Amino acid sequence: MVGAKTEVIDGQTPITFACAALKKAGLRITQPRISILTALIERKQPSSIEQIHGDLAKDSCDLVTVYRCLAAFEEIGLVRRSFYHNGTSLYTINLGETNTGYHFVCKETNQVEGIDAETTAELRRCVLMVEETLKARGYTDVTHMVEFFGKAPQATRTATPLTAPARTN
Amino acid sequence: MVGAKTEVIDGQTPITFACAALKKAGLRITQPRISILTALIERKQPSSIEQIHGDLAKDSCDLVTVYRCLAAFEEIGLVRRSFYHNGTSLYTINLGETNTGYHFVCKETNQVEGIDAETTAELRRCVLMVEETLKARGYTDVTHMVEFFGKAPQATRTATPLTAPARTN
DNA sequence: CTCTTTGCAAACGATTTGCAAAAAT
DNA sequence: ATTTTTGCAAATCGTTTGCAAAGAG
Repeated sequence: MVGAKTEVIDGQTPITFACAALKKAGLRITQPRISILTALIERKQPSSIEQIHGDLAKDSCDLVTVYRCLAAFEEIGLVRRSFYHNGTSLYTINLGETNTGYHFVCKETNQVEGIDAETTAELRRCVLMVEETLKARGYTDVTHMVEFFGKAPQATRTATPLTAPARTN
Repeated sequence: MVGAKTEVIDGQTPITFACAALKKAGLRITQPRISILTALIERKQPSSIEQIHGDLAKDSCDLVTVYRCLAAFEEIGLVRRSFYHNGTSLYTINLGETNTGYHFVCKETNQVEGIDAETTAELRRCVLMVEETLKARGYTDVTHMVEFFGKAPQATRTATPLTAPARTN
């Protein structure tokens, strides 16, 4: 589940796909945006603003720009923002794949890892069942969020740990 | 799942139980703390700092004190803090019951409601299975968090809606 | 050439901290 | 009497906004 640089969607590379999404939404393709999207694509894991900014070549773009771009990307659905149990909000690029699946968040490194579909297949089924039950009771627009957290084995920790918990306390 | 004022734990009322926890932890029992705990107990649902402070008799205690007390309570395990998908962090009192169960968060009112155990029984089972799988792979201290969100039917919305999303964007 | 995006500085809101006064033991 | 807790004011942190300059189409 890491470093998926060469995948293509409809015969396009991820960055081409993303740029097309910008264009389609009437947003301009700028150097900072390309860098941000590239960082997001290369990381492939949910990433914090701070982290994305840290990945960018020094002074290649202001932190404020990262905030603004991610907000814009989120608005057009190019990225998804999710809040994790540790209070951080992380962004994931949306390259149009079916679904993002469930994640594991390491308490120590704050890194997020996908959990393979096979392991979570039945879980997904159950969750959908609950959603159906809720809908039947009059709840609408029902979605869900499942998150596992704890300590990841050293082996799965990457070389680039997240800077730190966004939230101190 | 609302207003459980008269439950007792080991023959104690919730507030007595909570005060005992304070004493045991070497924390002093003060008027602000009693008020905060009472607010938490009466609400019974995960509540925001702002909300708890709002429930307190006017000027009965400073907002800063609410922050400090909740941090202290969390540290001794008297309350649990959880982050919800909308970015708010809410506190729930821990009266020693088995488990808190799963919740539904209303996007519009930000209210949190418990989902009955029967509906989520199988889900809980699946989640535990995933946890076991992760442990078998070397992950430790594994826990999880499941959250459903959407719009609650008008009927289940209470008279005291949460103030507002803590997080603007 | 026009409209969008960027950078910088300043504003902001939520949360935290320092410190002396007040309260608990 | 000693130690913790409180309130207030001020500091801090992440995030947002205003505005003029730079860049994209």
